Amino acid sequence: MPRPSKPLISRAATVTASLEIIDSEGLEAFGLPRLAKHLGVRPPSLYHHFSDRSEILSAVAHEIIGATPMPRRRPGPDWPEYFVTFGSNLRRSVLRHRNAAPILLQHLPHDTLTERYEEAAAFLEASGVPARLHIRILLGVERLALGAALVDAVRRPGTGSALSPRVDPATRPTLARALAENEATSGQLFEEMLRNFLRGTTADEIESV
Amino acid sequence: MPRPSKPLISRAATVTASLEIIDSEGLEAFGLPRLAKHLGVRPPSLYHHFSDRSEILSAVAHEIIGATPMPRRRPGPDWPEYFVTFGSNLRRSVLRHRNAAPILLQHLPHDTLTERYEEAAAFLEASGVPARLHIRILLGVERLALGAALVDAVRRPGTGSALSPRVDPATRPTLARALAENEATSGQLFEEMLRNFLRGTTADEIESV
DNA sequence: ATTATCTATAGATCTATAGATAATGC
DNA sequence: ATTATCTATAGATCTATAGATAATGC
Repeated sequence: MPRPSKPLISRAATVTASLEIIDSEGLEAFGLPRLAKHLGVRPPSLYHHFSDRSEILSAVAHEIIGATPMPRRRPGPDWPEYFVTFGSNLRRSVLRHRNAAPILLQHLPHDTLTERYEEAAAFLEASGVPARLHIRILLGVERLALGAALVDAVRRPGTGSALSPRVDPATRPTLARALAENEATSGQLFEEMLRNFLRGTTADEIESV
Repeated sequence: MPRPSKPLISRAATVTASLEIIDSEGLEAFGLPRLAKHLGVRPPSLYHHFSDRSEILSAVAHEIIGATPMPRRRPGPDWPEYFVTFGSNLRRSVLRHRNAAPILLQHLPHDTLTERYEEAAAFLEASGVPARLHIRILLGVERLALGAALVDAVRRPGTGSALSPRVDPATRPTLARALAENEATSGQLFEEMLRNFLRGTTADEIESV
């Protein structure tokens, strides 16, 4: 059937199918033949919608980051909570597709992130946070969120606990003790880390202003 | 020449050669045939030293992280500087081989990291930092360092400046202003971010103790 | 005329194994 | 006997292009 009445392929369906493969079978399983099969078409047909393989991967990365909701919150003195929410949302978006983490690194969608940072910067301004802190806050939250997400993504299992791959108390006694001391899940730790970072970043100003 | 007098291949030489290829030609260029050529041998000979391709990549990841020096510093009240150094060293190790970032994600050498965390945890204990903060500090520094390194690794060029891929002042006015406000290099920002994180993490304790 | 699929296929490439061979070291 | 290379090769696999074909929409 050379041209179907209704198109069989769309960009959105291709991205969804790619993520389904990567989520359930791993990044190694991804390839054009595999993807085409999942869509019920032949591999060359994909080239009608994407110029090459890497364009598909970029669209996938774009989709993962683009699914991050922005916080709905009014500017004001409790502005740090906006960033706790933002960071957590970003982290969660990445972790939702943990097998895709390396793709995200190679095709980090700067435009999508930049769009969000513009909104966040405007929020900071409206909250009266000093301009010299803006970049520090934006980049700090980004790095904590992506760092936490990528590291968590890679420590495979869905254990809520913080450092997953069993630490041997015989050879790492101090670290094992530190882990035993901790009761928070890695999500809770992450929020706390964000709050602490924000508190430390504004510590000088708050006293001096 | 079926067996040479002196072995042509060693694990260390293989890892070095791999990094040379990845650093200068990119991750895509890496492969067993390419690697073998660089070492002056035939591809199958590599299987005498590694069980498969993925074992080579693990060794590469191990080498990158393993090259991170631990701070030489005595425990004491200025213990946060130990972690500023540690974080910076870790970040620098990763950035030294930025093209290898995706490998690092897929083959993160937990053992090598764990070894270092054990030492750092002992340092915290010796400095009298409360045990419940240990995991928060270790994981926070790890995530900031890896997050910063991976994100920087991916924002290609060696510009010292913070957010590289040109932000358009027309469409992102607030963000552009925030960037203009900033004079620090991403290395400097990173150290500051670490200090602020550590300050925020200990803020409660310092008053209460 | 354009669009969205298909078939066929070039061509590259890669991972891994089997089995031969000669140097080494006990 | 063991070690470290080689040659030869199976076999899979993948990306991308060329050209045919039929449905669509102007």
